[in-house]
Amino acid sequence: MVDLSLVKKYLPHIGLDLQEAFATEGVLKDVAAHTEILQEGQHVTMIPMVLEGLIKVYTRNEERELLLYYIEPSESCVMSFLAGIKNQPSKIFAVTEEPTKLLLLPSRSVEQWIQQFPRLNNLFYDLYNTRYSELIDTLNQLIFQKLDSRIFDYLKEKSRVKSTRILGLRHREIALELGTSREVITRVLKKLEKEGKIRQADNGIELL
Amino acid sequence: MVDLSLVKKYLPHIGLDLQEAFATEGVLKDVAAHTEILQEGQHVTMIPMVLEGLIKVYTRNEERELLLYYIEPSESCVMSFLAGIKNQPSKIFAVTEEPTKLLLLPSRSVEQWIQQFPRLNNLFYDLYNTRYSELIDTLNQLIFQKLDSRIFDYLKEKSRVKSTRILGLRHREIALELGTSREVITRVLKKLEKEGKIRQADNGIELL
DNA sequence: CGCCCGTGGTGACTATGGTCACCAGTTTAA
DNA sequence: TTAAACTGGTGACCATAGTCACCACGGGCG
Repeated sequence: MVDLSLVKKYLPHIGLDLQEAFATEGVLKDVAAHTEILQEGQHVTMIPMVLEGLIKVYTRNEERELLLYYIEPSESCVMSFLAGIKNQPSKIFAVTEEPTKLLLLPSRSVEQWIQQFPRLNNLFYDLYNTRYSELIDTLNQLIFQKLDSRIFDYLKEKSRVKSTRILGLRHREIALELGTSREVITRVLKKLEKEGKIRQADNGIELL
Repeated sequence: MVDLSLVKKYLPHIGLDLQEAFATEGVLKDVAAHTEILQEGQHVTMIPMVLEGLIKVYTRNEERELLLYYIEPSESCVMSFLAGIKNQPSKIFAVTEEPTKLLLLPSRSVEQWIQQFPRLNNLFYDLYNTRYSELIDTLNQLIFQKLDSRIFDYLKEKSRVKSTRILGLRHREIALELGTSREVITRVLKKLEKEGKIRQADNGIELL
């Protein structure tokens, strides 16, 4: 049970009927930064919607990771949705990257609302569309682009979701999220700096 | 307008109400092998369902391609679906790989049926789920696996959708679908042959 | 018949990026 | 305050795969 005005504040675009449904059945949860919220193969009974903050979604293979996309405020996690509805294990990992406020919705209820509120159905299809496109973009980058441009695009996207041109990132972190190694990142960032695309200072990496 | 018994034959699992709707509004179309049915950025008004045959879906960048997945009988093309519903340009290409029998459904009607028949909605979510997983698998392979295993997995998948252990493929074709070059394929197939995983003969490549 | 073309095969070279080893500066914690 | 841990920087080396050049074989066709 959540305060209706809160749902209205964070999700103004979904319509009153859905807002009321979410308020009645949803549960609020504040999650600290860097907390795992979805592990591979996990059983999912609540589908999260992000109200505030940022969630990072990635895949993993042994010690290597690969960033897939971010879940931003007013978005939900389609993989949780699938895992919830179909009762299938998730193939991906999700971690809060900032302190995050979640609205947890019982997957049973969501299943019902989907039938009941065409608008919600549409929201999910939209979200799928977005994720699908992002995955294809990532795929294209992986096979068609060199590391330089992959890293630069990564920095631009990071800058967008964080709303800042100065990114306080460790070379190690970047390496992990792109599935490569630290030395390589150091080298490529040096190169991007020489090309005048970024500047590295003590406070972080600045996009130019 | 399509014969109801035909729809029942090819799509026995979707229920009578949907079968009737499909028969009333759908159009049958036979497409020869190797015909483009979806080009990047195209406007889509009819959503195809595959009744017989096979459709290959891939992405392209300059002269390079990359196979994404196959659409098999009784499946639809989610990207067409999105392009149709959202009126957005497609990011991908689709080509018949075998002579293919399609049932074309007006995207307007599908939009309506989705609200009306929960079962259809479910079918599309299932399909999304499948494609989504396939894309993530492809991504994992691209970043975490060596070419050897990518090619071997490609051959296994090809063998599955074609229901044969002997694949009449040119090295050139494989190279194109995996976004690499012919010489590399020749080399790797030699290696796989030495490892006893495949056999290359005049009639094609045999999986062992 | 001889030519062309598509196919596979191969060696040599290159580029990209991953790995290893090590260093120096800075921050953190005992 | 001193040691440990973490950070970026770098040179050397290696592995993978992409590129280039060329060759041989086997149709198919003029």
